[in-house]
Amino acid sequence: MFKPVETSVSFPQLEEQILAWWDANQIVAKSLAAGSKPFVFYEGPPTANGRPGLHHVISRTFKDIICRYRAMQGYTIIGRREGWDTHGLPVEIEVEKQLGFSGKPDIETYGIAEFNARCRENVWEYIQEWQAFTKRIAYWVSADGYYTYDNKYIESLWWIFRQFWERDLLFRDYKVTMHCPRCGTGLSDHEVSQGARDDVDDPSVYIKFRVSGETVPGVGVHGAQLAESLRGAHLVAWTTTPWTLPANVALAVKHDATYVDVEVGPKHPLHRAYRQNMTDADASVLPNDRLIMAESLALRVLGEGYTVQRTFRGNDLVGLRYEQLFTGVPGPGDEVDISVAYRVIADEIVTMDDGTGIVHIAPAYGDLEVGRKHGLPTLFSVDLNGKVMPEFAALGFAGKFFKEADPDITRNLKERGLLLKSGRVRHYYPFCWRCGTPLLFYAKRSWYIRTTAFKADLVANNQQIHWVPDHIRDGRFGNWLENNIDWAISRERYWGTPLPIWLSADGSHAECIGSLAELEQKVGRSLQDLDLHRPYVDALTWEHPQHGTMRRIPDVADCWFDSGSMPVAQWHYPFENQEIFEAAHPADYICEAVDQTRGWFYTLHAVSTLLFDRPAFNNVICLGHILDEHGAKMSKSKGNVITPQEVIDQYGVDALRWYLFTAAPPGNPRRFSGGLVNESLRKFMLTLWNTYSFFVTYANLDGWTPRTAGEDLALQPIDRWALARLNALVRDVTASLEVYEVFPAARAIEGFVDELSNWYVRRNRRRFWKSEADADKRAAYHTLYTCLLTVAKLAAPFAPYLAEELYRNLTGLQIADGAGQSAIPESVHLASWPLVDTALLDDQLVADTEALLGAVSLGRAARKTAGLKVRQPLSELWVRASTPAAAEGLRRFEADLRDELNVKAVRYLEAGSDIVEYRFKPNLRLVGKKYGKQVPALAAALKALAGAEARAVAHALEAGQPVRLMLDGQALELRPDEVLVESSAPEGYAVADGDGMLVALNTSMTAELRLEGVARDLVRSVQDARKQAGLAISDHIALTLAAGDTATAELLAQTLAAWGDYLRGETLADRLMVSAAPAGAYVETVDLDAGTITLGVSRV
RNA sequence: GGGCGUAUAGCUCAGUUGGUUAGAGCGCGAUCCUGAUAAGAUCGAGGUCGGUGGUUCGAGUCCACCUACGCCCA
Repeated sequence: MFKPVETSVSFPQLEEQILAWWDANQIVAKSLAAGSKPFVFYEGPPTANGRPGLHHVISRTFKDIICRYRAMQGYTIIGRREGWDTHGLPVEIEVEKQLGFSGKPDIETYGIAEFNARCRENVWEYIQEWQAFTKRIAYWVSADGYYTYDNKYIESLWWIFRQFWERDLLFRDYKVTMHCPRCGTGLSDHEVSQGARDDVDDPSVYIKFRVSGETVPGVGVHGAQLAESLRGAHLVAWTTTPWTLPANVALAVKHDATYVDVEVGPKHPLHRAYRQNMTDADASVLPNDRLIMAESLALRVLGEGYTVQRTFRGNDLVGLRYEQLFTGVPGPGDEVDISVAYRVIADEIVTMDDGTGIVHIAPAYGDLEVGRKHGLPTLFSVDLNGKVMPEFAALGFAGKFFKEADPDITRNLKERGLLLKSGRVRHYYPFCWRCGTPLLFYAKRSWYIRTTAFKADLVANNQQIHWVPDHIRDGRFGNWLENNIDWAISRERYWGTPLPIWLSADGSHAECIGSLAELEQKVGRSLQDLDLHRPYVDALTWEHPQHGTMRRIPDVADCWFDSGSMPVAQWHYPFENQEIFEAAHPADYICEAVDQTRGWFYTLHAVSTLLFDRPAFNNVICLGHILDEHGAKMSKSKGNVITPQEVIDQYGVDALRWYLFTAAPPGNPRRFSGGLVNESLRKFMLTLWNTYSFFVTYANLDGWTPRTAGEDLALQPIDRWALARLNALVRDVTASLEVYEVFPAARAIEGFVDELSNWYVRRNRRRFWKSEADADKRAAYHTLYTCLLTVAKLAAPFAPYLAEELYRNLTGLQIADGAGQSAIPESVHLASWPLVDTALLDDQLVADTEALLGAVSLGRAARKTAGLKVRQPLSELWVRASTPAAAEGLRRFEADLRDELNVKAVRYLEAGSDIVEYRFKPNLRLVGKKYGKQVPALAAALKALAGAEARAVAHALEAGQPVRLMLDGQALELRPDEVLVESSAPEGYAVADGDGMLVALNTSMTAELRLEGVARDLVRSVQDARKQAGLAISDHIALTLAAGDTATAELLAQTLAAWGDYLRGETLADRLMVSAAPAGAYVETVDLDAGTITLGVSRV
């Protein structure tokens, strides 16, 4: 016997029980150990210093489902293990908050050793919660995980750095960072956004750069002539940061914008005369000023009163030289080529939104990328403390804080006649979130990985990756690779992988250490007890014979490098596990959210391409983000965060998982609410559960046992349909999962379960009820059992708990049998993925049933319009199917159609019958391409067919013959499949149509039909009364009936005469009398269409 | 500012290479069916398929521009 199944079920409770059973029987360990062929998975490591959220449920269930699917197919999943991202700024910030720190100086004072120790602890703050969560959502991974702070992990990273070093892929260059001059530290983007304000009052100055009349080499004759003609004119640029002007090295224009050379006369308020307080008389003899700026901005800058001398495009100005305003200072140790500076360049950064269309470029303070692109030198004027450098002492503003130097610089330019105009502006500017000091954009020395040298390989390897959704490959990810910039790898922080680079005191010699052994050799002692973190590695130095003391550079690695290197470092390759590393690269599958395109997806791809010239992963599901039910981001500050726990407690993990798989394609952003999970639960899980419960209830009553080997089955067409549909489902679900399309797979299962419950079970209830245990009944049981067990296996990767419960109970009989049944695994997750039984596939049968379901649906609609309930039998139903094939299908299931719609006969509308009119339409999908512009005329010609001619055409089409039409004097021949036939409703019938099908019910009523209708009404009422009286299904009864009036009494008498036996049989009424109810009977008075009748029911 | 994505019924979402009357579920209302079901069926609210233009015999679908939102980058 099966374990009895209640229809009411608490899934959260059920799941806890199964979880306990998994634990007790080590099912997870058995599953992880099983399999014979490798499938490689990479776990993208989360940082466990916060609570797991819903987005973690999504990524983990999508990781889990593919791993489970592959495991059921007999694969061993390599890399199905926890992984933890332990380094990085988020951890440091968290600890700084706990300690009440306000920046790097506090950390230094506190001590790096102690600080890092706290970071190490902080990572594990929520680890228990994470592990409990992982277990509860049934994300099956080995707890034998990898940790990025592990010495072995770091050693592998060092090995990678060393590989890059040897290939000259590591280099030092400037990088612009947001720098707080008071705290003396760089700030992360996150910190910058915390302190930025958009209403900052700053100077707004328009500066004149005098054209020298020369050009840089390589500019053509035309350019040289232009330069000569512009000699003495001024290029006008706009800035809100005058302090950056001494670091200016170029002016940028927009290549395709129009620029003008304008003149303003001495009376113009912006003429230099008015800037220098000259008298009118003196001024009036001065020549006009010539100014260059974008045409579209000239009026806004100058106001009225200027004359345009000539216009040219931005490109024409490129290469023009101008006179420098100040002399910038090269960075320490830098050799700069000043001859390439002070010229006009064209760059995309220039916009026509504000300013003059000419942008002042100071690479050191923000325009580094532009500078690099155009080969410009980087010059400084302000140091890291925010003070103007001593080199500017002669100008009087050396040592001033950079913001306070603004007025001095502006005044200096004004005195030199180089200030066009000045004012104030309110705009966006970042401040230090801790101390409120204005931040500097500052080019600092950083270490880079030369990824740009591999751009072509990065792009080519990306083409090998199967992305879901596919637009990511050439869209977001592809574009990112196309615009690749070198990877700035160093961070001036504490809790991270120390960069293994040691530099001599004079800066002229550097070494990269690739292993612990090598470091031991350098320092001449064992380092087995060394923690490979700051400050311990910083203390290790050695003497170089030529270059003196070698010290480690203070930087740590970008923590994205840690996680991007996990394919190598998780195995401590190449120091250990060479074999497993080789087998586990590249990954067959990874999955994370879309924000990882520039994060983990990229760093994995970059490290793998640079090291091995192959992708790191072959398939990737890229998830969209989860939003609240109003489409807003979930965030603590908005208070709209839904925790996984509350959802799981209420609905269970499977319902949540099922929702996530079926709600939307995984790449789409999704709105979330508990109600949606409840919908999944009711729609899918309860439907499946109730079907399962139905099966178990009746199988137990009958003492049914599964089919024995060799037993012949008396399968009915509907059984064959269910099995065909089931095998098509196996085929489709497998095909979808093979290409990592989880959403259609889950939807397909849902669709099948719906039809299994609402068609197969509903249609076959009587076969399960009937008392004789014959072959027909066994066929029904076999069919339903097979469907349920197979669905349990198909659903196992999606809803692991529910599937387990079904599987365990449904296979319990065989497992309990013991001997000879050991082939049946104890858990669905150790079972094999179902294979398609092609012998059972029958697409025609499935299509026929679809046609039948369509006809039933239309029939109900027709009844509805006529106001005739299904319980009332009708004489006939006319059907016109969309195609002759569909008509054939309907004929096969005519009995079901009659029964479902309660009609005595089904007739088919054919061309020969003249009770309807025919209409024709072109089958556009076929005809459109063929006839193009003639389509409207063609449609009109078909529409014009009527009467006998139309009937003849319909007849021809039915016989498979082509239709000939005259169109604009041309003869056309349309094949039967190129014409769609519709028929009008026959007169006097209740009609419904759709999808090319038409049904018409004959609504005329006969006395006989009426009596049968009354009989069925009575049966229904008595059954209801039995239920109300609390009788068991098998109880026999004595039934009394009493009519409320004479007309009803007459009708009742006639009904009983014709249908008495039917009534007795259906209701198990051993005695049936027309009389008042005896004492003690359950009595109910019902209003039927026939009239009022009082029922008396009592058990016998 | 740039890239990518999303926008379809009150809500959550489907919509295959452009094709005939744009679908499903939920919610609401009505009717019906039911001795597995917490279920199911039918109908209803008449969807400006975000907007504007274009290509086409034909556009929710392709193209351009715009708007809103999300992510990433600057």
